[in-house]
Amino acid sequence: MAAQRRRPTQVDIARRLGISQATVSLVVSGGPASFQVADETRRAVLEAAAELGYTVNAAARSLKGGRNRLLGLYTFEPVFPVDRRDFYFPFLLGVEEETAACGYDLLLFSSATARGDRSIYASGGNRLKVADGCVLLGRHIDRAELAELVREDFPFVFIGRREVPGRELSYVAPDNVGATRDTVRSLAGLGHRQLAYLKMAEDQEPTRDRAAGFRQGIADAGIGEDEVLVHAMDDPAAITGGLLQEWLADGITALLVEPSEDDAAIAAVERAAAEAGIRIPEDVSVALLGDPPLSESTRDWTRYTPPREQMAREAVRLLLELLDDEEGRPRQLLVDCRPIAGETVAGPSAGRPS
Amino acid sequence: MAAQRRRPTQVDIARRLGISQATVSLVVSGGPASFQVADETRRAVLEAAAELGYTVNAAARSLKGGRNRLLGLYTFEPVFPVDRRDFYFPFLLGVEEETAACGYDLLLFSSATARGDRSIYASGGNRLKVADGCVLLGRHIDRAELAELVREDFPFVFIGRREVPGRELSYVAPDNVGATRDTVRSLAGLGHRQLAYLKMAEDQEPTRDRAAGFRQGIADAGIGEDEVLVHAMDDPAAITGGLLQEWLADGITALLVEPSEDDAAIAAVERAAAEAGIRIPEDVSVALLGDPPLSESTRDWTRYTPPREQMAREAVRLLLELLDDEEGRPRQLLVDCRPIAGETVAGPSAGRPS
DNA sequence: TCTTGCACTTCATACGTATTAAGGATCCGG
DNA sequence: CCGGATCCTTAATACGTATGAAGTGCAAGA
Repeated sequence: MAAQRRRPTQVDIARRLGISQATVSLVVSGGPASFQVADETRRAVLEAAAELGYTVNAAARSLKGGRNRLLGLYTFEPVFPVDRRDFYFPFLLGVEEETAACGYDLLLFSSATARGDRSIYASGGNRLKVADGCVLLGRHIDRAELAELVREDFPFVFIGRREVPGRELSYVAPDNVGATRDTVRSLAGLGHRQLAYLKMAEDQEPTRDRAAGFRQGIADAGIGEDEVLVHAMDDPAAITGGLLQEWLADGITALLVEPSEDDAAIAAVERAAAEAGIRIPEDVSVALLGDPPLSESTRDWTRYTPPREQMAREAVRLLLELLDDEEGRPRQLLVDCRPIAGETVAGPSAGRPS
Repeated sequence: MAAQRRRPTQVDIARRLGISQATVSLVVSGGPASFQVADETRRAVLEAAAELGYTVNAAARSLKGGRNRLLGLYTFEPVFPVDRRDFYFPFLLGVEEETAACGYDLLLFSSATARGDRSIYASGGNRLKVADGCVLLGRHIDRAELAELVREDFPFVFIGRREVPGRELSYVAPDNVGATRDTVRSLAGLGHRQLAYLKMAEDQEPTRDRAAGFRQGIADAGIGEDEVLVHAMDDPAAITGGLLQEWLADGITALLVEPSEDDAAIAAVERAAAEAGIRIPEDVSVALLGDPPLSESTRDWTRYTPPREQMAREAVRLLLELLDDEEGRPRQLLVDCRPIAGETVAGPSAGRPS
């Protein structure tokens, strides 16, 4: 059998049956209009379609204005490297499953190119537009590209809260404000009053949200702004044993650490503590403001965890809503995080027999 | 600013500048033809394009040109469940990276649907055809669907050797024949002559290849067919301590175990050995014919491992070759596996002080 | 017989792009 | 003033599909 290079089209089916392309379209498009075609005709069309191996040309369909039944997933940073794997995996899983459950296929936009030219607007145009809409993911987003996406009015939902000046975006995000506030409250409930808060230096939305939660938390607990210490970590190596000792000498009894996708910050704290002979939680309590991969640490950190898989599913659902909404009004969803009581938090005087 | 519902097209740019759509196309398509346009005109077009936020319509472009710059990845079984994750991950990674490196995007066909209706031909047609070509993956393939794919002349490359009667397929596969043969040889080199070979009951190509390698291996070593025992595992639970004891009593000194994507078979052997107080490798040597996830076992098994990530990259490369080949001649590539000398193989008399 | 309605099918067109052959300038040599 | 060459631009068309409008044939009702 010689290879038939060209794929069969509706016209091929129509010609073979001596009917019109329009009728074929009515049948194979399946919709409600399909029932206005005579049973016999419909059967013949379907049979011929199967025989010729016909499949709808997605490009043509979406050109016409219809949908592609393709959803995109774009991440602003590589998802696959091993140290990030456990962090991103639940998102991937959730998006994949929900997309499938809704009858869509998933377009995974190339992430880690060898040349590092990671961009939505790589080859002249917006690659994402092949899909009907897109789920976006990642911490180190390109603001210019995001703004451009918004300007183009392309439907997308971000996982994680993101802002663009003068425009509301759609997102599904963990309630970092509330979770951080609750963490502070719970530390305060144990008697901690002098806190050190290690925040990330980069001023992203999640960082701002945690900062807001922190302020709420200390306000609720009646702790003054002057009793706490806020330290921006630009370089994890700057967290030294000496620094920790200084803090403890100043009366600090608990640390709040904002993690990233890798566990650099946590590793730094752990190392610094070991270096200075400081015990966790006996000498100082440590709570993480999130749930990083923790591949290097075997410790059971006190932390809070967002329901990642569920967030991903919600993102897909929101995106589909968005697509069906003629006006494309943005959707926003905050989800609660689950606190995990680990072994790194204790009362403030645990290590100091009084 | 009100949301502009319709995206700007080449026609919009042309109208604004009072030129024709064709000229705009020449400019924005960028290619060599772009230079036949007067500099001034080109600048004006690019400027207007930027101003209007024009982006090329991927659907229209691919409708015209035939190619989508999309490659598909379809797996015949769910990739994401945790116990399979480590097994499939290198494949995913390799396909993803190579696809990106070649300037394509990756279409990840939905795997685990809630309703379990996992099929290429789910909604009337071949879903894969949205992509220019497809990488296929998975052990439990649907033969009928595969045959149909072949009949439709859809370009694909399988990871793993697959056969369809009367037709050559394209694949990248580990050299299971050679690797199994070498495993047998190396056992024979240690003095093992009476071997038990636990093969999978399902008669898939990889199983047949290992069986062929096994026969080659014992022939090379001058071991008779009657000195070996071939056991088809239909149910891992059937591997009991008693069975192992029987085999040892018969003089068997080494086991070859064919693994699957999960580690059921290996777990079964380990359990049975423990049950009967049989030590590995003192009482019996065990070599695996492959490299399963081994999530439950901490033992360092003697085995061989295919270069999974590399295989995936090769598969993508072969697929692109296939697409560029007008005649679509099948490509086949066998890759060597790397033997891993673990701690589960020793000489035949290790446990019997003579 | 002439409507009227119904069931089914087709016509015609639009979607946005790439491309080819042809069109219109302008200029030069003869 | 013509042939021809060069340079730039455009008209026309095809890609495969979806869809509203229009058409066909037929049976039933007036």
